[in-house]
Amino acid sequence: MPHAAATPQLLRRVNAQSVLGVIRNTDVATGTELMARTGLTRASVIAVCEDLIRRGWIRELNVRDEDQHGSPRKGRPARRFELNSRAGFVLGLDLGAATTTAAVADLRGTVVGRSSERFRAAGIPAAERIDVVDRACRRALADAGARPEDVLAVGAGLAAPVDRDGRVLVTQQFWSLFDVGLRTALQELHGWTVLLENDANLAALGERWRGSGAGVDDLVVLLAGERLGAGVLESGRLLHGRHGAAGEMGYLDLVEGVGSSDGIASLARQWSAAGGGPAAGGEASARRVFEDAAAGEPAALAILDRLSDRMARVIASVASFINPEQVVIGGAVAESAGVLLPGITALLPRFTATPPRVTVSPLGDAIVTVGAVRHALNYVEANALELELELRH
Amino acid sequence: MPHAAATPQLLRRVNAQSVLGVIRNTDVATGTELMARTGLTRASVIAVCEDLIRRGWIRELNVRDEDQHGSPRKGRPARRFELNSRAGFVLGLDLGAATTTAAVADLRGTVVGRSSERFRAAGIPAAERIDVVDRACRRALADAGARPEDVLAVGAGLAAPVDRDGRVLVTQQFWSLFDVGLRTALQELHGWTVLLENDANLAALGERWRGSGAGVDDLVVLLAGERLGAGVLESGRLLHGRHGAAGEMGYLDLVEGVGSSDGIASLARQWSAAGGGPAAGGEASARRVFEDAAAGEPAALAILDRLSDRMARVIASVASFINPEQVVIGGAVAESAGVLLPGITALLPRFTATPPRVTVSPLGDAIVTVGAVRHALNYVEANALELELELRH
DNA sequence: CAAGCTAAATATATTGCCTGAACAAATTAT
DNA sequence: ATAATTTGTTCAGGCAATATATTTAGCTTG
Repeated sequence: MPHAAATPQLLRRVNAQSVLGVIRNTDVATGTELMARTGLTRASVIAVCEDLIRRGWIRELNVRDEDQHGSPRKGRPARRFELNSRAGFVLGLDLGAATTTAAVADLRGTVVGRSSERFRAAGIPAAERIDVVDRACRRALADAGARPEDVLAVGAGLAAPVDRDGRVLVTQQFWSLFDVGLRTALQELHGWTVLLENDANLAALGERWRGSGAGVDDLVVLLAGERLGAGVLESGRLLHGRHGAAGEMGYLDLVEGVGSSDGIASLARQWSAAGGGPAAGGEASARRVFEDAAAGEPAALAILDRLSDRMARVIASVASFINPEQVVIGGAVAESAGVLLPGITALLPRFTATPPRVTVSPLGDAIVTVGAVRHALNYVEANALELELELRH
Repeated sequence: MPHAAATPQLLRRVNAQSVLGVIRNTDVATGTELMARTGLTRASVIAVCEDLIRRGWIRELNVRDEDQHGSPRKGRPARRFELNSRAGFVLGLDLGAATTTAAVADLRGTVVGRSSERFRAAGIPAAERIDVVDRACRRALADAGARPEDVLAVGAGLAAPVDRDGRVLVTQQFWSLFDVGLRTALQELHGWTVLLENDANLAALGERWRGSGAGVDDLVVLLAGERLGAGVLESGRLLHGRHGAAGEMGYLDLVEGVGSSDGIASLARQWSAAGGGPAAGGEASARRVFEDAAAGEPAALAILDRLSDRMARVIASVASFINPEQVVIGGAVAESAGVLLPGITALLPRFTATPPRVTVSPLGDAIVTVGAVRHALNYVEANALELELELRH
């Protein structure tokens, strides 16, 4: 529990991390800038940079490329360092029940390749399932022009509790297959380190990184499509709970005016079907409900009102206990859910003393893969100096 | 955001923290033990110890005191170091609406002095209120035989949201007075650093330290007397939320079978009064209800059943979303609440898929002061090398 | 009781890393 | 061209930790 002891050699590692962190957050950094941002001396900064160049993490720009730099500063031109963003890649996976989506991103997090693969059927054997995931990864890598050896880490999201150590409870018969099975398979096939996480948790990471929750440290993301699930960031850290089930919303069964953890799309379908449906008697798609409401259809509008009331109660219950600064509605349904925001926002103060800002995610159904990329990058950044890069040049 | 850079001199500080941490958790530590626990060389360990002795944090035992040591080991006798637990003290305050309780503890956390002071009336002016708190502190110190100068930090709990920085929202008219007013007063009078926290949060710290949640990293403590409030430890860290309102239970208004955040004592009173009361028609005290139930009184037993059902729902709602390993019922009512445990435990699986262990706190109404002491000690331990000790020898 | 054994403390040399200052280099301004 | 300016490079110095050898303190034993 007490602080770990440290040796002089450890300083270099800490300082290298520090410099690398600054360079990562900067487009191009000069030695002088690095001195200012890290507090180190020039000599130390340069020594660290040389080291990072040797290891392949950063790159020195040609002195002569400063033409477009705009500011013709005087004095000796600075050496300029930038992240070698192609030194490696990460994979972000969204392991759905029916589909796997893989995204390849470089070290800056720019997505450079994608691929989606559907499972043939629901009950296919584990080996086939793993094979489909592997194919999605390979195709995404091919799309990015990257080799499997270039993958430094794989983040993967699934719709089940995942504990802090990235393990899926064995009681989750279906999903635990993805844990041991998939992890070891990808490890053995490609040598990849696979980091599992709950999909809503990854959505929260993604939303804070590239979504409407940019920079918000106390953020809740509700994956709200079929089944409600929450990813909770408190003080910038993901909540897991003892067995990774933090953010599960089974308690909604007990909440008045809610009664289940059904999501927006699911409810829209149920309710439009129950009401006889606007056009046919069949089960209208969730999207159709929102379209009809936009067209002024009264039955659809009534459903939106019910959805707003329900979501307000859901958000209020979370906001009351967690007190986030912001709650984001995410998932494929997020875009449609925008119309619910005024209603939700208006109702919130009725249900909680601490109403948060409520937004919808701009990330669409990429929210989990974006978060998975972030999760993998977090790992890579934390372990940069332990990871060996496969340099191709 | 990136790691801060470090210089060689900083190593000494880190290693001193490390050694001090080990000594704190050990009764008496020898150089060899410290080497094993910290990974440092003997020379380094000894150098750090000399430094810590000079600063007053630790003390070397006389070589000749090893008589009772039991194991007459061979070889050169080891130098033995122990925490100088009387090098300073901390104060733990429970700032109630009607009463202030102060506890004085040494650096090991052993409580060596206590005092309680009641406020003359509810609406007394701020200055008088602060004066009463100050008197409680002085008397507790006198009780401990400690001087105000020896106080290294003051932890203080109050029944309002307190954010991560120990600030009370100004919208809390009553309690915000304790923030600026009390903090600056104690700072100016005695030079004390006052660390405010929510009382339920401190209860959680206290319970994990000295209660039934010893060592549990995912722990929820419910202060359950008059009004329910939760302190949540997730992965060993307290949850605060954006404005410190994490753990507030206003959402219970919306939970079926609960409907309010009234606590056990409050409900026992309400329900026994409504039922005509077992003996008189008046408002029976909460304690009386539990006594009557123990005597087999049917009306009282019915009330306990209702309480069990209600608490099961409350605990289930928290357990569902936070997934703690354990939930502790704390506060003055905890002892009585023991009889509710079987009922609660039996009902839990009906309301949540992830039922936690449920216990009652053994700390009684000292739970907040114990937590406040722990909170203050956390600060002292984190800042040990920055704090100057007032050495009296 | 002296010699021997053992575990721990101390002393000394060495290494790693950062700093600071002096010096060199590469530009722009005069 | 020369000065001014900014940055890069080199090297001695300091600090902290390690490694190794030596000394010390108590116990054991012949």
